[in-house]
Amino acid sequence: MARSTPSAQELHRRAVATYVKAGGEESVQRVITAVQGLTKKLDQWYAHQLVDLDVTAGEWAVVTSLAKAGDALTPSQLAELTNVAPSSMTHRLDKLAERGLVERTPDAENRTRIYVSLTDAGWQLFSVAIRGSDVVESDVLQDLSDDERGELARLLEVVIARLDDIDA
Amino acid sequence: MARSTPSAQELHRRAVATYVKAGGEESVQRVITAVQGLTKKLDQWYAHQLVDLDVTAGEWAVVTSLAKAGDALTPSQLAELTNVAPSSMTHRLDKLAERGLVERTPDAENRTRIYVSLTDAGWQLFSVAIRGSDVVESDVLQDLSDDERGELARLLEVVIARLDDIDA
DNA sequence: TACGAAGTCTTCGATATCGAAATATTAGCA
DNA sequence: TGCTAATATTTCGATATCGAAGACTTCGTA
Repeated sequence: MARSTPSAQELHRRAVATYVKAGGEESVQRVITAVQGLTKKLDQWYAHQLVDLDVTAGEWAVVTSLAKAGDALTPSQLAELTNVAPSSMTHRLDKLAERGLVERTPDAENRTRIYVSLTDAGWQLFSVAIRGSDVVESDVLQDLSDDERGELARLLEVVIARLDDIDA
Repeated sequence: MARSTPSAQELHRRAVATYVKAGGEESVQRVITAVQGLTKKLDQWYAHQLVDLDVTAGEWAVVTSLAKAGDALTPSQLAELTNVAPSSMTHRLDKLAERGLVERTPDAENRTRIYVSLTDAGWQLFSVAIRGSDVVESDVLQDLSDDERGELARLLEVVIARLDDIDA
């Protein structure tokens, strides 16, 4: 029998304790650590789902970025959004274009620029995957009441709004 | 002049709208999308800091996992915690051991198992990096009152606790 | 207009990661 | 005990990613 990895809750407790001991502020670390732990778990579940769809996590990141943006994006923007080097995006887009999930269209106004957009097949893949992941995500929040979800969302969105000021 | 990537807040709004249109529940997507967006931004800042320390994001993930666990971990556990294939961990640990940041000690009880632990140099690197990142993290939460931070942490920890039940 | 700086994508060589197979040990059980 | 299945790590070949350099276009300005 494999020695099981500690539970997410136990990992969270230890992580906060470690950061506080290292000089971090507790209220900050409780939030940051929880956010990161949650994302990590979600990523693990998504990875599991994506195997079935024969899409890598990196390719999926491109598809979701395009879907969420609603607009066409340039390779550079996609690289930044998906935390990858611009040169890596070239190959990713080659593969995605080969499979007919995205499309490259040169910008008529600026010939150094290329716009990448989802094809119908790309949108279809997105829809299928979303329907799968929404099940998991709802399940994750099941222990929160409607009011609590709303409050959680509100607080997180305050933080999100702040990100732009820091970035500048 | 480069066409700037949309603000984090704008990206969040569009992402939620996209997911809701695709059939996701709004209260769920507001939370999940915000959590993921926040993590992504944090990762970008960390990456920037880690360049100065000459450590890759993957190597940093190993160091923090060991620090947060407080105990020695096996390569397999580290692979799972850092979302990487077990075979990749071998090379990462080689590099980290070469630099004297981690140490491999065979388990006397089970000779198929190896324990990886932080060296003093590894702990030192951890401390230095933490002091740097805590600044950014505190800044991110600056728009929340003490009460709000506590409430945010509490709600997130309810979600974290739930993760274990889903995993089982 | 002309020219240098900056922006954008791609190419290229080195390195990291992946999945499958190999190696070795341990656990379960007849 | 002996045999099979399960575990844990590493090796290996194929692929993905990175950072730097290349090719081309556009911008700013003299």
